[in-house]
Amino acid sequence: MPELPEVETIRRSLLLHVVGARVTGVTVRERRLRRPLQRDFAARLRGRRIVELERRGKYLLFHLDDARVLLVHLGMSGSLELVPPDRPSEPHDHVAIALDSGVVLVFNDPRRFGLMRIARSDDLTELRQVGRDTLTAAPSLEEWRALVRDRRLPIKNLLMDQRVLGGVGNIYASEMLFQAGIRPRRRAASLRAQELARLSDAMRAVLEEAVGLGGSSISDYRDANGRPGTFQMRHAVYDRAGDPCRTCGSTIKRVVLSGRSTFYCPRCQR
DNA sequence: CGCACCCCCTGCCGGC
DNA sequence: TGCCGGCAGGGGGTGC
Repeated sequence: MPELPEVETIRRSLLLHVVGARVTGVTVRERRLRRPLQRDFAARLRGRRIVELERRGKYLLFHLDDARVLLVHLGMSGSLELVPPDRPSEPHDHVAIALDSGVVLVFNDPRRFGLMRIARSDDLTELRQVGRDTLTAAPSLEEWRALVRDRRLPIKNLLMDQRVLGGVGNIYASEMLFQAGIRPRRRAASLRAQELARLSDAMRAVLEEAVGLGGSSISDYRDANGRPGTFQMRHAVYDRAGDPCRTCGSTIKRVVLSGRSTFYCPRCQR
């Protein structure tokens, strides 16, 4: 489900109730996530204070007061929600973390592709695979040239490679490439400096607008307070196959790249 | 080594 | 109406 704008929206909606709060109780209902939840997960969390909430790419890092981090990834269908202590649990509520701020933080994930893990802050192996954050540390034009050099893969695949850039997923890769006027299948190394500059601008513009609108609610994405995002209204190409391009009227096309649906306007993108 | 493919899992939707 | 195939915002492993 969530890409960078959705994860950032969730982070912001959590800050007020989570940072500075102490964990008073942990309920684990399902340990089988992307990797099995640690056996001592609840014990490591109970009694800890959350001192900071950070995002890197699509990962959320709940920094604890014992130099450890609760690392959370939402996968395709994961969500975090703040609920009252007396709310009954719902299907796929796998972990509930009660806080002394008076709310319960619930991790729900039907497909269980998500991840929760507690680790020392110097032992976040998952993050070693995550490149620079696309919103807060976007590459300069010069760095872009280095990133695409000798890379023959489609530019869309490069954008979605979390080792290169943290945070871009399937929706926003298509949207950014539309905004930049570049076809998703273009080989990365074939992009000219001017195109890289356009792409760099488009990435920032798309992500900032999406964060401003609270992300994209394609099916059931909500922030931690249950509010949907509205960026899906602005999608120029994603999930619009067969519809007219809002810029030129051409029919939006769908192709499959590395098994993922990819959308573009054959006239606006070259 | 770089890249494409398959798998993990559940839910939903359209077609028959 | 009900079943079935296909598809879904992610990432990791494998094999070419």
